[in-house]
Amino acid sequence: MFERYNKVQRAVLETTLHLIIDKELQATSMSLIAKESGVSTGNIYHYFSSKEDIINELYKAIVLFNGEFVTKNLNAADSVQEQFRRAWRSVIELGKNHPKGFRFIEQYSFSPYIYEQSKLEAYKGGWCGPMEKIYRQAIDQGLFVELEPHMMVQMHYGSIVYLLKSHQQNMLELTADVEEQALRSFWNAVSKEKGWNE
Amino acid sequence: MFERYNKVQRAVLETTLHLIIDKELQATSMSLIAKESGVSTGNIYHYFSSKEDIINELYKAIVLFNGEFVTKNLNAADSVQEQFRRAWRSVIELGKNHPKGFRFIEQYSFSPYIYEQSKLEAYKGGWCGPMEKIYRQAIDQGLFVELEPHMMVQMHYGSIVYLLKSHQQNMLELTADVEEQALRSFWNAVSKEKGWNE
DNA sequence: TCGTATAGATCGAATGATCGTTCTAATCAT
DNA sequence: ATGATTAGAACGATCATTCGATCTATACGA
Repeated sequence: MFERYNKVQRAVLETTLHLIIDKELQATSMSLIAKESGVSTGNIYHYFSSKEDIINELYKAIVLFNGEFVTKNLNAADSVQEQFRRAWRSVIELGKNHPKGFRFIEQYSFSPYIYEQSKLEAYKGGWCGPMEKIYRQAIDQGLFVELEPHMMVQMHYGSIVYLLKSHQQNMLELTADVEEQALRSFWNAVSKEKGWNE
Repeated sequence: MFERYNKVQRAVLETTLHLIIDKELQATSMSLIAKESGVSTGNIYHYFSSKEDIINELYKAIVLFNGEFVTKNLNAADSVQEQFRRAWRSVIELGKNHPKGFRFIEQYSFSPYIYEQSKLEAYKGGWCGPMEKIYRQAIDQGLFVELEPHMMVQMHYGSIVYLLKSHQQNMLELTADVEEQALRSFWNAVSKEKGWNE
């Protein structure tokens, strides 16, 4: 997830991610990051200019990772429905297999702690743009009702976020079956003619 | 929102809510709460045992308020679809008219800062239970597909949360029209026969 | 009615811990 | 030997919390 960083930076970023998700930001002190990562505080400041900088670097790295994770499975030659399925399945897989990064983004994408510039960079590398394009295609092909792609993506992403939250809290088992039913319901929610055409 | 508290407690809770939403928890110090609320730190500790206690009291008060806000418009005599509409419209109205309380709950309902006991009390006074009952009825009447009511409620609530987030960030204007389209899509997502029967 | 006793409410300075950050000295690679 | 890298002690600021003093208001005895 942090391939483009050196060993020290990677240790700091990984440790920070774990601590923030497990203990919240306020309980994640620099001294704790130093102790857990095995990098002294002085050295942390050699590689990062501040605590804010660490968080923002973390944010950008995870968004990039997530964006690649979701888009790498997409193939423009596939049908819209196939792309729709692949894309959302990747998002769900991301939430299941990389829960800390997923929760971090979910938690900080609206936070003032993240610089606007980080969010801007994030949008370019993230998966929202490609996802909206799929919805745009579906509308153009008469498959979806004419709503704002951005709105539909946000709605469906919100559904997934809350399904994953329930899953992580053991309120709901997110089996392949449940996943399939969820995706089907997303499609039906905005399809012009009801039915998952398969 | 804090009618059942005395003047001092109310000032502290209101101030804390505003500060936490505007500046995040870590930037919300006791001294700042004291200054902004006009209550001295010593006196705050006369009414609250700790900072955690304030947050937890805030959590319980807001969940209670939200629960009453949503359920007060429900009428068991109405059709399931009418109840479905009224309930979700109330949730959206809540998010629009009481955004700070709404965001606070959204932010802290999965946080370790909130005691499990607070969450338990919250569930009893919240609107999730009644909402799930509406879905259960819809299933029993053959209107909805047979999915877990909890799952469906979480999905639709997640959609609303993200619509409201977009709305609050001016990425999307949440007009009455858009609201109606969203509710319609929720219904269609899980309805057995497609169509908003009206 | 008046003076005093009592209990709670309120205050803000003081406390010790911890915060993010800096600095200096030691270590390493070349 | 020199410049980059690392370590951890030290710094001032700020944190949540405590504490003794003061204020307020009601109750009581005469």
